[in-house]
Amino acid sequence: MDNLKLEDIAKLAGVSRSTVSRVINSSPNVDPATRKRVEKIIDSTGYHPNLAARSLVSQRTNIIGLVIPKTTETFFTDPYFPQLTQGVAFACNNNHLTLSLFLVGNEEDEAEITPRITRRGMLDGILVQSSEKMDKLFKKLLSSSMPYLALGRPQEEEAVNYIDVDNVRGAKQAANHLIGLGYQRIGMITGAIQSTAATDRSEGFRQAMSKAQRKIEPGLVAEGDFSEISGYEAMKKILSHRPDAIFSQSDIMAIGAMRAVREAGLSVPEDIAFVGYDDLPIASVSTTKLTTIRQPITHFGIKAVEMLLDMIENGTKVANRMILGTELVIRETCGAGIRTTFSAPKSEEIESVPNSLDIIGGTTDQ
Amino acid sequence: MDNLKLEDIAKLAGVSRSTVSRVINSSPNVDPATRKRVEKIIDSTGYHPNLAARSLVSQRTNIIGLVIPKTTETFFTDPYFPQLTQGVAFACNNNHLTLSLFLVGNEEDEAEITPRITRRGMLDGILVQSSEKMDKLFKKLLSSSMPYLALGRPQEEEAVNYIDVDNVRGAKQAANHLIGLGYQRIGMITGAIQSTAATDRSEGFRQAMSKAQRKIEPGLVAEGDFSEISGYEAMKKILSHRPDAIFSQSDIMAIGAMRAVREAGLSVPEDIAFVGYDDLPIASVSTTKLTTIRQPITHFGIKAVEMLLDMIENGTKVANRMILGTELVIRETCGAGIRTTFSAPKSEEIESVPNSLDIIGGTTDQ
DNA sequence: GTGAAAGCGCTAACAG
DNA sequence: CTGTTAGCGCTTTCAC
Repeated sequence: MDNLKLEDIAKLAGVSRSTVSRVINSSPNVDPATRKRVEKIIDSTGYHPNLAARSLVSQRTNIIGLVIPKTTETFFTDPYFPQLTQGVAFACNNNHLTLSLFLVGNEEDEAEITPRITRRGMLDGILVQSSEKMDKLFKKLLSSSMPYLALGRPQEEEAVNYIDVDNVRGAKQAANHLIGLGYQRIGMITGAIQSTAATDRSEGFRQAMSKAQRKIEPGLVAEGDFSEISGYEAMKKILSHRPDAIFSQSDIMAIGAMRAVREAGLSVPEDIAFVGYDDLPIASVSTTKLTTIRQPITHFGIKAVEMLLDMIENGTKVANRMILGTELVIRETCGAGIRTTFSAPKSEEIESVPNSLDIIGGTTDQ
Repeated sequence: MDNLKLEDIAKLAGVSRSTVSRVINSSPNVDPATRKRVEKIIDSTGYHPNLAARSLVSQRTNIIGLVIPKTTETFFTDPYFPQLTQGVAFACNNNHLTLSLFLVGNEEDEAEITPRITRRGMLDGILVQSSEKMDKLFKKLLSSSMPYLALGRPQEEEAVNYIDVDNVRGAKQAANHLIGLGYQRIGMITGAIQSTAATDRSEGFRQAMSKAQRKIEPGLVAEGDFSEISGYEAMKKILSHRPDAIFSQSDIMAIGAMRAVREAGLSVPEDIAFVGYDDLPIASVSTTKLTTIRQPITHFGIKAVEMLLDMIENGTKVANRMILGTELVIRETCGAGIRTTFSAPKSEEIESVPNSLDIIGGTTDQ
């Protein structure tokens, strides 16, 4: 018994369709007695309005899309995206929204998916993970009336609303921590340089080093792509230049890099110290606990949904951006506990901005 | 310019709505010349049919739901679900389907989501990850006309279509491998015993041991919940009973368990050998490469979508089940390379059934 | 406070 | 091969 329509309920309750509709949409202009009677029938029949019909007239589906370019196989290799997805899904649940997930792996996927996404009558708005691969989609979106929000600063900023984490500042926190601990040969493993996250983190690292009057030795910097294996390989290149500390732009790469260090017969943090980036769950349970920059990933997803919802409901047209803060989480790999030159904070101690600080319209300097 | 309707295109092309509709739905009964003309206008205007309207009349949305109970925070801690999600998403792309993701974390989520899911006009069908937590949803689904498929054998099998991996057999492969290598004190770390995957794997382990005339010492078996930390803790309990080999029901737990082993000053596989389960990407890059049972997770997602699609399109009513095979992947942690009692296969060698073997209607015995 | 009527944008008989 | 017509199931003026 589940193909009831509004009309059936109306008949059963002895009222008109309109009244039932009013009850369902909790319009105030309904006699309490009538309302009760109708509600009882709705309950007992298990009636639910047909969403397609409702969407057609209301021009709202209450579905939002999340588009993630899963270049190579990184969607499940790097826990970042699952965590982001979870944050977004959580926020959707809390806002009576349904989440549609679009994993686009290649050009064909993008071509297949783009029209489905921008088509009306399907999505109320879209969250798109920034990526150099999503150019076409962004362009298409820009010329459509579909509300959308970029996750992470996009390559081309103009007229695109976005939400991001303060990557420059996060990298500064990492570098400053290592500098403060007295390390002399600090290296860096970067993410894929096409990504703005990687360029911003590199920029922050450079700024911190230069402010501390430190030169960056080219041999101490190597490029990865955020994956474990790329961290491993990058570290192998750097190793011969004798670093005493490494800032890795992702935890996963740090894990790969530490694997290379151990294979070379060296140890962490005694021979080489590490600071990662992300604070993924794995960071706190790995053999040597990772000092890292915590990103509020889940919170990021929640804020993103709220921001998009605001755009959908209020038709916001101005270019908005929201930048979330980061925290330094001190554990073991940075060697803070064993460096005498440093007044070591306790393990698991957290430095810096509160977890949920939102900086709208710009970043603050550390 | 993107709120065009069918009628606008019709006017522009000098034909009726129906003709435009026929062109869009590639009906054969259209004059080639007319078709070309209409297509050109559609292209140049960038028109796309409104999906809500189409769904309302066709009773199809081309959206399927994927429901995952993300008890605790396991969605992003255990890479299993991301990988499954990716497989499902991939299959959706290939079938012109949109995927809606429902992460249900608690009772409120379930209450919130259930009516949205079973409502008509939203989803064509549903994939539900089996879990003891999903009882209510399954019940609701059973009494609705919504096509759905359980991912993994559900607690209550009656009248529920499901797809699963051959857990009993996979566990047998693991146990037999350890037995064949000559280990004498073989232990097991189980997943959460409420899950059918865990009970099936335990069953397979027991069968293999008993067939080999081996007793299972109670102290050598401990319960985990598929998480890293639970593997770590389970191993600590088992350690005092001096096992020489462990079958861990998930790779992630094996990683936690090996951490406990190393902390105790022992080494893998010299002191304690390991066989995991899942063959997650992390298994092949961890410090000591994990021998494990490979599940065709991505393939599983693809098959699930195909099966659901079949149910949707052909209204299949009979109880169908599909059971996918597993493979033993031999790497380093089982000690095959260092045991002289065993004619060791080469590293990375794979034993057993082909990757994509589908067994419909039952399982074969090893 | 309630009902009648119009219409959201599309598909699908049914004529012609 | 093409146009006309009748809905799909709901929300929403507009009267009463």
